Amino acid sequence: MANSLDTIFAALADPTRRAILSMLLEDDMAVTDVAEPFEMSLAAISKHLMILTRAGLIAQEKRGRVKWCKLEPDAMKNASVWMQGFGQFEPVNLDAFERFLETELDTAPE
Amino acid sequence: MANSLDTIFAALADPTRRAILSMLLEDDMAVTDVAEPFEMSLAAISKHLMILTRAGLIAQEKRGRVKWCKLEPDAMKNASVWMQGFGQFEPVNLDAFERFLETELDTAPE
DNA sequence: GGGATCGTCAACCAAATGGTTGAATGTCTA
DNA sequence: TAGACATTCAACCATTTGGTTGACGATCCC
Repeated sequence: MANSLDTIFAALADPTRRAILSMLLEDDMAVTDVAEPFEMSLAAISKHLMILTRAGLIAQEKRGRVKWCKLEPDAMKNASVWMQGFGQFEPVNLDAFERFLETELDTAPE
Repeated sequence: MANSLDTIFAALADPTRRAILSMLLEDDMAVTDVAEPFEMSLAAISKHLMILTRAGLIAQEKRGRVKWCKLEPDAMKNASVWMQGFGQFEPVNLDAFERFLETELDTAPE
């Protein structure tokens, strides 16, 4: 199944893929543009995007020769709900989120 | 770092480990008792528990010859907060989850 | 002390993961 | 039509992962 916890958590376990998701939070992007900040091949990024797609975390739509990547945030809901079962983590603590987003982006390639 | 998103999400990506966490939601357990319902060796479960421990999701304490495993739900907070940044998941609005919370979780962890 | 129990360690294995490179496919544009 | 561009495919490689088995160090109890 596309949105199984297995595939979602596995997809989220990689820092490159989490960085990609954060980038897509800003705007939809073409594959080449997603790959630009990373120091790895386009093929590697293409694979990461496939994993994110199979997990349902993003959707890809081809327009002409450009394939656009777009966040599918709802796919995280299953995983989020599962985790909520272990404690009531405050929903949307923006300060904390921004701190983590920054540390995540710091570890992403410069 | 113990609570890095890498190690937490990777730990959560395995169904055996998620099942272990759910079991520990009920009560603290000895390693042998954790292993009992699974059709794999004790050594395999021991490895899973080590991965959960390194992720900070559980704590293990040895008393005599018995090693007790105990849930550390706070470790999930980082991951939960990170995910919240991608959408306002409101699990308390989900009826099924509310029922789950009422029956399984009387108190919210700090 | 000696045997049962609890749990880990060490060595091993198959499969999955994350990366590479080079060729291939499809599409836009001069 | 010929390139140039966007993306994936295929083959390959090293490392990690998830499992096994058997030996081992503690610990409890008779």
